[in-house]
Amino acid sequence: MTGPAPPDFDLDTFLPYLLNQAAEAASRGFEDIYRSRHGMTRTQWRVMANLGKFGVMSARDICAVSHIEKTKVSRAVASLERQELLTRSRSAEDRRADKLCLTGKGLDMFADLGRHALDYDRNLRRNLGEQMSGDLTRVLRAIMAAGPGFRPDHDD
Amino acid sequence: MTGPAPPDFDLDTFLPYLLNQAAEAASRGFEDIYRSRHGMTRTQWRVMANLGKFGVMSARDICAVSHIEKTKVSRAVASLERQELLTRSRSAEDRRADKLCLTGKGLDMFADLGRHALDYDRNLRRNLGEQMSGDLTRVLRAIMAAGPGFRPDHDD
DNA sequence: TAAGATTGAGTACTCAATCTTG
DNA sequence: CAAGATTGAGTACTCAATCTTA
Repeated sequence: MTGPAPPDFDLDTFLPYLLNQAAEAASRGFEDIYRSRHGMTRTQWRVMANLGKFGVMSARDICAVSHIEKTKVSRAVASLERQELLTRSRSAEDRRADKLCLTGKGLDMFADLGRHALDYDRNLRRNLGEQMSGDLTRVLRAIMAAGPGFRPDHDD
Repeated sequence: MTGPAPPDFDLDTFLPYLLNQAAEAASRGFEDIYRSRHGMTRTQWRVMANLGKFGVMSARDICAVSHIEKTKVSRAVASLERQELLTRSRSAEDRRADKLCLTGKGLDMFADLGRHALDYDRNLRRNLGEQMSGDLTRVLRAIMAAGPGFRPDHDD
C-alpha cells in the first residue's frame, strides 16, 4: 500500500523560480556598478532611470510605469532629494503631487550609469547570442502584456 | 555647441530590468498561495521545495543547488524547524553539518504546494503558448549556464 | 470619499564577525 | 587556516494607518 502520490513537481522546471534565478544572475553585475560607483539602491537606480527617460514626472507616474510600490518610490525619492540628485516642485494642476526632476548632478550620474548600462546589456546579449537575445525580449514582453496571473500589478 | 550626448539608454530594453519585472509578475500569484495557505516566506518555500526534491541534504547542499545565501537558508531552516516541518540530525561524516529532512507534516505541506505549483506553472505556460514557453525555458537555462557576468554566483 | 503621498511598526535581507569542527 | 553554520547590526521592504488636497 503506497502513500499519497508524490507531486511530481520539480523546482528546475518551475517558471517563477527559473525567472527569478535568471533575473538575479542578470542583475547582479550591474548592481555592483551602481552600488560601488554611486552608493545607490536598486529602487533608487530605477527611479532615476525613469526620471532620466521621461523627464518631469510625479511619484505616481513612476509607480504607474515601473510597477514599483509607492512606499519604495517615496523613500527612494526622499533619498535622491537629500543627495541633491533630484528636485521636487508642487504641481500646479494637482497640489497633492510633486513634480520630480533630475538636477544637473542627477543628470550627470544618469549619463554615467546609462553608458555603463548600455555596455552591460550589450555584453549580456552578446553572451546570449542574437537568436536567444531576441527570443528572450519577445517572451518577456509577452509576459508583461499578459492577462491576470501574469501581471506585475495586483490591485484588483 | 551641444552638451554631452544623451546616453540613449532605455529601461524598457534593459535585460536585467525586463527579467526582474517578468520574474515578479510570474511569482506574485504563487506567492499569494504559499503565503495565504501556509504563512510561508519565499525563502522558506524554496528551501522546502529543495528538500522535497532531494530528500535528506545539508544547508550547504541547499545553498549549492539553489544559490540562496547561506544566512537566508540558515534562518529559513530554523523557522521551518520551529514549525516542525523539518528535522535536523548531526551528520556522522562531518559533524559541522546537520542533515535536514522534511517531517510528515512538512511532506504533506510540500505535496499540497507541489500540486498548486504544477497547476500554476501549467497555467502560465498555457497563457504564454507552447512556442514561447519552450523558448523561455531554453533561454533561461542558457543564462544560468553562462559564464561570468551572467551567473547567480559571485564568489570569485 | 477617493487619490497622491508619507510615516511607523514589523519582517526579511545583507554583510561582517563568530563559533565549531576538519 | 578553511569550511559548515549561526548571530548581530544595519538596511531595505511590506502593510496598515495617516495626512492633505480633489
